[in-house]
Amino acid sequence: MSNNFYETEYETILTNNGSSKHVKTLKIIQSEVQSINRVALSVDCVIFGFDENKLKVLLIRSDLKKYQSKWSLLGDLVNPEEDIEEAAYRILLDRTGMDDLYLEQVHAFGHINRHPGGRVVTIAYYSLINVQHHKLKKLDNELHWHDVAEVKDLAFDHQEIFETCYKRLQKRVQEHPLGFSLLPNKFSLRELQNLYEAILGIKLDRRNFRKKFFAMDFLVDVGEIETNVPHRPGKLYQFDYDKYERMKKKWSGIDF
Amino acid sequence: MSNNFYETEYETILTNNGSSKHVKTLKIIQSEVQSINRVALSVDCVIFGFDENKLKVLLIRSDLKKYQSKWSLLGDLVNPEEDIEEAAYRILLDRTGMDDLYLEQVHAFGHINRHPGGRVVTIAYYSLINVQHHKLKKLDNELHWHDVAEVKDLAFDHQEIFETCYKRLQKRVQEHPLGFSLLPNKFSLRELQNLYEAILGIKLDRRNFRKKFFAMDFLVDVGEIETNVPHRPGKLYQFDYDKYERMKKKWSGIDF
DNA sequence: GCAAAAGTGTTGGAAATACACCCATGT
DNA sequence: ACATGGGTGTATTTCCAACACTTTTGC
Repeated sequence: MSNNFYETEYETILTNNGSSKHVKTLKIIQSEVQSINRVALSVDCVIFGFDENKLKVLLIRSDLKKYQSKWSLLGDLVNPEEDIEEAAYRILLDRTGMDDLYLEQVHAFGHINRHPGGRVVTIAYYSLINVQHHKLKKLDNELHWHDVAEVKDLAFDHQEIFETCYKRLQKRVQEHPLGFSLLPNKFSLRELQNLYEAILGIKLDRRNFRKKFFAMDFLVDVGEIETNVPHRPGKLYQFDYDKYERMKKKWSGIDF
Repeated sequence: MSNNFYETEYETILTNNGSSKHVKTLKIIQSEVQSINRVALSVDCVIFGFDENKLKVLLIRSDLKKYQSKWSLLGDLVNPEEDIEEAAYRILLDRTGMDDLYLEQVHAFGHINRHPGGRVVTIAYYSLINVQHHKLKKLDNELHWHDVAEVKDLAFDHQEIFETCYKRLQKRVQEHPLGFSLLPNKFSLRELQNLYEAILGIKLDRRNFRKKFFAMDFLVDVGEIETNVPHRPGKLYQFDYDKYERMKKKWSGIDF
């Protein structure tokens, strides 16, 4: 076994002056890398949104006959001259038209037979998009939002990928204020709480929820209230990202 | 743009009875997957150990001339017929002789020029090994333990990979009782505390540390004490994995 | 006026922190 | 005897969970 794909081989070559010497060159790794050991690489994006008090995910029909009755994630092959992350943003842009989002790599999935076309390793990313800010204009392959609670039986191993990303979202949203990118710029506390309840799948105490967010002190009262609600309107807030960046706490503490 | 690598093309073929029909077959994706869009895929392992009250990491010399003066992580190409995780365990076994370890995928790294031999995407894993249980027998490529505090200027992008894995370890060790796999089977509380202090890079209050771990109630007093210490010997404990599995708490709570 | 959700405080318990003294062993 | 780290308890504070009534608006 060699390290970093370099075969420990020496070639004996003759130099101009007639003597011989041993050479190790990069050619060897290049041929190693470029020949047998290669696989197709793709990116799949799990794009979450929030609408009508439900957490949603964007799915699309596969062009693959084998999976034509199933939904699949938004994916594409990574070009040989393209960073993985670049590919993820490209796919997101192609599918949704958005380009200013949080995008996080989650996991690589590489079971041998996960794709019927041959060995394809895929890197999963998730993203959150604001449904209000992005009425879908491209509807190729029946692109549309699905309730996460009803996502099942996806094509390929996409069910597993989706679930891994969903769990990651649930965890991250408790550690970082990601949720705000799913909401309109100005939102009520009720909307915020609905969002957390939808993502985490639990009910929260309204007073404690407010207390917690006000104590964090990242919400700015914009001096406006909801309109067209059939009850007392709530105040609207914005999230103060700058303040968050300055104040965010370091995570510490042993707690199994 | 098509989804899942299927080119929407039809072939018109003649059937036996003379009529023609349109066919979509898997051949198209197979050729797509098997031709241009392929990259080499590797796994790199960041293997942590604990010895002399220091957190250590296993490094090796690269066989690559370009990096012969630098240290690198333990990596190898993934075989086309091999799961990624399988490859990670294979590398771990080849390099360390151990096969019963915690191994966690961390991140895929895929910058275009990260490897001089061409496009190589690598999946990073980390692992924890018990230095007491594994005196290194294979010392190929100068394999040995380095203090994590002194790891710098690794080959390729391995510095970045190492740091990502180290941060992941710091985080995970606060959420899960990983640390125990770095310690001897029987250990004193002082060793346990030293381990946590080494991984997290902080000092902890001894009384509160003890209180916390005893309160968790996963430590079993094995009725033995340390020997050959130049002071009052401490009691030795084992970690009760079964009880942990039964009791482990679900993580919840919003806390930016 | 009534339905519906907004807004608001207190209390009790649990957990985290800070902190100081005596004990057992090897030398 | 002394040096070294083992072992222990308490008081204080902070955080979290539970819980109910009044207010504002649309209809």
